[in-house]
Amino acid sequence: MLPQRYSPKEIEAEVFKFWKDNKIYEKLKQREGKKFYFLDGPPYTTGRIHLGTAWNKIIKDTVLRYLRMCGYSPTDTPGWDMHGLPIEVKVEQELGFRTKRDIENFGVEKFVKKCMEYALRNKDAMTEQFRALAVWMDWENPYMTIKAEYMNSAWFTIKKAYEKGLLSKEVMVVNWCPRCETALADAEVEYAEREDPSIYVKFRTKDGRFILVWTTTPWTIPANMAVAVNPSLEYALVRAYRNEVVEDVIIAKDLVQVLSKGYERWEILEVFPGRDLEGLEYEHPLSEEIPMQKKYNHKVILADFVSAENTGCVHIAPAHGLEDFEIGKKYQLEVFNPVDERGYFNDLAGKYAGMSIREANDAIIEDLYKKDLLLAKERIFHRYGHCWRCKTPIIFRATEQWFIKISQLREKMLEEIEKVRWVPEWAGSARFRDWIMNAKDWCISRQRYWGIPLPIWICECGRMKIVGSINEIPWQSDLDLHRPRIDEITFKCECGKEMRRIKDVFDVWFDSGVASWGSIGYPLSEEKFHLWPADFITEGHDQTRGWFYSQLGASMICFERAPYKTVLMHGFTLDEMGRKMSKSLGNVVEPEEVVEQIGVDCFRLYVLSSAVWEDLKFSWDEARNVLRNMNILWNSVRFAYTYMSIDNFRAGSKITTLEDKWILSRLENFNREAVEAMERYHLHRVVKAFFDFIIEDFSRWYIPLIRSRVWEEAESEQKLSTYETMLRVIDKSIRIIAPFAPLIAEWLYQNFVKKFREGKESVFMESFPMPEGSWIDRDLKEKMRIAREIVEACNSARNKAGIKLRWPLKELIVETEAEVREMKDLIARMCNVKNVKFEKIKKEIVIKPDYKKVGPVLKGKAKAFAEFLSTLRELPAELEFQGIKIPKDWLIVEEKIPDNFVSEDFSLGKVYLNVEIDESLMKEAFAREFVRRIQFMRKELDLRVDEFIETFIEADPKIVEGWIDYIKNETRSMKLSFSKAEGFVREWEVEDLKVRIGIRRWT
RNA sequence: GGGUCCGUGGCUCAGCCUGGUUAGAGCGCUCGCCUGAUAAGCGAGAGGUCCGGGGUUCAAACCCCCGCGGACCCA
Repeated sequence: MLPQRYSPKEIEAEVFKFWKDNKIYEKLKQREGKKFYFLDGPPYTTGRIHLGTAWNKIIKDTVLRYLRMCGYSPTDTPGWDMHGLPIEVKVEQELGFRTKRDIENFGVEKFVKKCMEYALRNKDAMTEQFRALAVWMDWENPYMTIKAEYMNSAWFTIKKAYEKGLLSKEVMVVNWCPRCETALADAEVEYAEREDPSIYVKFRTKDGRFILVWTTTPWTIPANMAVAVNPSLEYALVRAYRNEVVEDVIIAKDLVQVLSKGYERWEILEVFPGRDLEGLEYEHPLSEEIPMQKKYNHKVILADFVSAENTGCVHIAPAHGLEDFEIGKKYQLEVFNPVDERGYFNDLAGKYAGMSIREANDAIIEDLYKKDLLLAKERIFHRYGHCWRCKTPIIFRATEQWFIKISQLREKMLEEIEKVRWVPEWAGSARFRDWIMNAKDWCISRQRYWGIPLPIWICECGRMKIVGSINEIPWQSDLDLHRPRIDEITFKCECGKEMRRIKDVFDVWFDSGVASWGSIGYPLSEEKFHLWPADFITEGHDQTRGWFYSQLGASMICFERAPYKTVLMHGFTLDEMGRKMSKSLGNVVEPEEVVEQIGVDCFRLYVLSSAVWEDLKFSWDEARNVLRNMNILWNSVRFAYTYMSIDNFRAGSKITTLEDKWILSRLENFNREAVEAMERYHLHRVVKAFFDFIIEDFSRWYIPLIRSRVWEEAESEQKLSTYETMLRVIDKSIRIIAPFAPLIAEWLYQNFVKKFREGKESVFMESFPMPEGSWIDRDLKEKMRIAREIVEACNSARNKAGIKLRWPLKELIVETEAEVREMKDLIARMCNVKNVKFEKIKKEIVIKPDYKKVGPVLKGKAKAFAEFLSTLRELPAELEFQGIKIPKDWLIVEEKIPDNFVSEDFSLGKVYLNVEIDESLMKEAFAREFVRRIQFMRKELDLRVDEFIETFIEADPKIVEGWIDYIKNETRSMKLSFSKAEGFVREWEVEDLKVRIGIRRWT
């Protein structure tokens, strides 16, 4: 017997054990199959998985299981992304470090070792979490970015870049984290709302006027080298008054209103295009505080990027802004950089030397104010970039870094992504395309410790060696290839001196970028390279600028083609309100919590039930609802199991009845939908179709239809047909849903399917069902749909009349054009009526005058007219009354259905239910009422379904005259006496009749 | 300022790609029903300008355009 309730925990534990004891995964892995290169996007080893990572792996596992059932042997190597700042920052925190100097003092070797241990520990913890979600991947043999063979792939790639002239060292303005003291890639910058000063500063021109600039970063003013204006924008020279002071100010003409921030009134003296200002010289506003600035000549320059915002005059500091840097190059401005790697002013900064940029902000504003160069000082809320790990506001800083010249690859990249299949389509054609169009050169160097070392050795003489393989280095452990040991390796230069490695490590995004060959060990081993490129990858939409991109870039360098063929982009997990889950909001839902409540399968089905590419707003109600639905599946299987096992059914019977053919037609239809959806990776459609089929078609309709049949004692052809049908339905359904809900599928396969037919060792050794179109019968489907509507209409009519379904009725008349005579018996059975007729009911017509219209014309004759109408039995084509032609709209025609009938509409007609209950129907009704109550009592006594009893009813046997055998039969009563109740006794109220019923086990 | 996606009862979501019955589920409320698969389930009531506007079409939640609101990304 199947357990009474679906309790995921027990079932799942049982299946996990079964898989383990019987090494099912290992056995599957040994099967030969069609090749398929699935590539796991390596999660970062943070130590704990969250809903998003769980969702991600569940999608992957579902696809992998599906592929295996379709005869593939997909690669299923999980990956781990283990280098980089996030871990460094965590380890720093554990050790209580604040700066890089702390790390140097502690010892880089010890620090790196700590990082490695931390990453490995986290990897193990996360592996267990993924395993618990029934994710079947090769957990024993993952690929790890810290492994020598993997790092080798990165070196190989950088060497390729070098050979193709795509690697360069350049002074460039980069995103810089002053806490981590390193450059950051664009992808590592996180934008968040932040409050900053917003100041308007007057720069005094050498001819005694002022040019007005605006900035939110006062600390960049010490590095100011120029002011940019737009050549084609109109500017105005304005005479402005304030207190006793009169000043001439230059500002964009349309923005003069800004002057109200510091002047009482003003008048425009002159209007001219921006280009007229080119070369206008001005004094650096802090030249007294910063002596170095006196050496430079400050001028107005022209730049198209200047827009009519704020003042229309932009302060340019080539060391602190990308656009500033670019325009600075054009005008050959000095890159004056007084800010060090920690975000402190150095000696170049004169008065501000030694201050942090944040401190300097205030000091600079103060100084500008004192010098009467500050027009206005406000605060502004705006989005500003932050370090993705430590959340420190980033700064822009000119430094020397290593770059991959992505801009040279852009066109080819755009071509390549056209060849990739994107799900959804817009993920590639719009979103990713857009990102690539704006792609800048990729800064790959980081001034940190825990990462793949850049394999670049340089000699004083300027010669450079790029090492493309770790085999060029003597090494024994993975640690040897990390800092600081790798830094000890030197090469002899042609010039006779030593070549030393530059201290930088790779941007961690470069690590995962090489995954499509790194994970298969290429080029150290070529054995698996024939698989490349990856057939399928799937990640969240944040990876558009992350892994989708880093992989494409790295692959273009090495192979000049996209490293993946199909990309499925999924969404983010949010809370029910659509907000990000975060510790500070306290809205984080842990995967374990969900599993604890609803089990692994339901969790999987829940996350797979909405469109993958959309964000998933996690809802407990929705998640629990999946459990409810699965319970319906469980109950349905339990129903089938109960009778099929009592009758020792074995597969192989003929399908004979209409109902069976119908549900099998629906089954094939569901199967077809599932296959079509899987081909497009529309996983949610499979889940929807599954529940729709199981709940709507199988549980709610099919089972009630055939319920009475399984209760028959004899081995009827019909009963066997039903068993065969139910086996087929459940067998196929669970194979279809197995990739999604693997645990219950396996359990039902072992405990249901294999009881009735021969099977494989595991459901995952079966093949994914293919639809058999020959079963699909559209005509039958349509007829059944109408029949169901008729039954529902009839039940609705019963509801109106207040008659329970248990009470049999005489007849149901169906008025419809639809041809559903075939369904007559089925409808009669489901409606509990003795007869179903398809005909037009004889309705009486009552014709009344519409007094509103008739009255004013006929006046006094209206009453006689009404009487005349009441004699009519049908509506004549033309009507005359006392010589007056009566238009049709003067009449109200009402249909009167015969007494005893209740009607109800359905889409293709009407049903009329005869609700008259005569004495013989009454007897049957009472018999059924008794049966129902005896059954209830049997259940209370916990009797086996097939156990016999003896029954006592304290009532006059006449009320169930003719139905005694029926009662005995239905309740398995060997003896039925209408006498004092004995055994287990209960008092019941049947309609108005109080009756005591007793039952006892027959021995 | 630009790009992408989203907007469907009070809430969570299907449906949109491929236009075609009366726009569906679930949660919650009220009333009823059914039950030897039922700690379950079913039905009815109530609740919808399918974000707004325009267009294409015999026909638009669905396709196109313009707005509005939200999210993400970029500047």
